[in-house]
Amino acid sequence: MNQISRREQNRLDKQNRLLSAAIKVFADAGYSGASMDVIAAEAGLSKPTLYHYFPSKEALFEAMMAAPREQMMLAFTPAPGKDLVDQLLDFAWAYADTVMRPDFLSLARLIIGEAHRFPDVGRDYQDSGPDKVLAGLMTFLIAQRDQHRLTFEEAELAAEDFWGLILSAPRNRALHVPNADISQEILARYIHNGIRTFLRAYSTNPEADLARLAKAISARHAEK
Amino acid sequence: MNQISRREQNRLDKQNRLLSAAIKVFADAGYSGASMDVIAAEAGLSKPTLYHYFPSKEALFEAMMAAPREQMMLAFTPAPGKDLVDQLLDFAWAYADTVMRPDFLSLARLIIGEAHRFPDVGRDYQDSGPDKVLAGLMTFLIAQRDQHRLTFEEAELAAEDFWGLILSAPRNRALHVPNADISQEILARYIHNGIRTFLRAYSTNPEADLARLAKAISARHAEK
DNA sequence: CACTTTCTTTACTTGTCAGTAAAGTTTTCT
DNA sequence: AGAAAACTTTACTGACAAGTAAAGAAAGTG
Repeated sequence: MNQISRREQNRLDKQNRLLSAAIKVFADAGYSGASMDVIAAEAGLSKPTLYHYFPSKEALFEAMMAAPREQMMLAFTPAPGKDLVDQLLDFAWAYADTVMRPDFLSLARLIIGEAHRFPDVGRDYQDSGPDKVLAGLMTFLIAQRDQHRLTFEEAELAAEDFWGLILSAPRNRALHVPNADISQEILARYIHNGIRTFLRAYSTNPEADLARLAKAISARHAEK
Repeated sequence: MNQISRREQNRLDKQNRLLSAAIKVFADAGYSGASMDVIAAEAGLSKPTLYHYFPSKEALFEAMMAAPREQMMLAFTPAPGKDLVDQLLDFAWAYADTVMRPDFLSLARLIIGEAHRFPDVGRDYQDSGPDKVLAGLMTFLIAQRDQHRLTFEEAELAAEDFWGLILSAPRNRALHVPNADISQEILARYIHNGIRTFLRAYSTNPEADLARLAKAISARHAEK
């Protein structure tokens, strides 16, 4: 007597299992290398059942790519009342912890590798991933500019600079070399350096902010 | 009566044709999606001939990836006697023109997409591509620091910053969205902004260098 | 020019994979 | 409970792909 009938319940459950299996197998073997039999088996179902839920391999692939998009890159909401420097640190670590996760990197490799054959998937990812983060970052930076804490002409470029400074180096490396797990220490080195460079170029009061950053870094270091 | 016999000549010619065909087909279809028949046909040969030159699909793939590595990322040699700002511009454009070329991007997508299954290929690319460029950039930046034109503590981080500032944004976008050809204007916007930010953070005389940059930019603009 | 060696092809073998037909099972509704 | 609907499975088809055997063509050599 549920709102959701037992049928519907099973349906959703199996669909989720299929999508999870798909993400795993596709990420592991690539689109062409993945087999529908293997995906079905991974989900504990048979191939015709899979075809009952998704009409083709392509459809499954696209459905699988649509699913995680929603949740994977939530807009960052800066904690109010905190200092600029602390917020930049929070922001950097929030995205570093998402973007550098092995499963996230696998998915990124898959999207990039298949971008030729699935241009929609690549574009949708760009729209709902990087571009969404960028938009959030921009509004944050503009707010800081309004408070005369930062100075720049084009918010978009400032946001791109921030992203490029903190994460492009370790992420590109991780995309090329899958096994090299980037430790938190190495990541911290890039992030701290990136924020330092960003503040030097964009802060209205670099000396104070750099001192603030140094203090925040040693505080974080101590609490570990 | 050549040094190179006609046999050897044919051999090399066919090998090159096979490697070119392989690069084309693999980049287009991915490793699993590419077929040895298609590669052979693309080279104007038959499949057993292909197998005469390369023992397996894997071997062909790895040989194909080894070939372009050598030439694709030549170390940048800064023109002597030029100003720091001009050299940074030269450097940025030299790599932008390489890295953003459609065929180069296709290759990068392939490498990233197959990094899971071919970790050696990914690592070798990182070593002989990005890391080699980074090393060249580092020696250049250190030379500039010795002349008191730049200031930084760790050359590696400064070099990563430069790279991240000028090319990470357009390149990541291009990796995700293959068809969106990034125009020279858009590229110039990123590069000029990246160098501006870099100079603000690293120059010993930012005002002068930024003025120099503005002049160099309008000069380039005029000659077009 | 004949003969040997190397290279190249046509014609297979074996295995795998996307997708489906038809039969069997579970759930829902009366 | 029993009929009807929705779901799932076993068992298959046709196509294509990696790799090979054996015959055929092209070079180099005496």
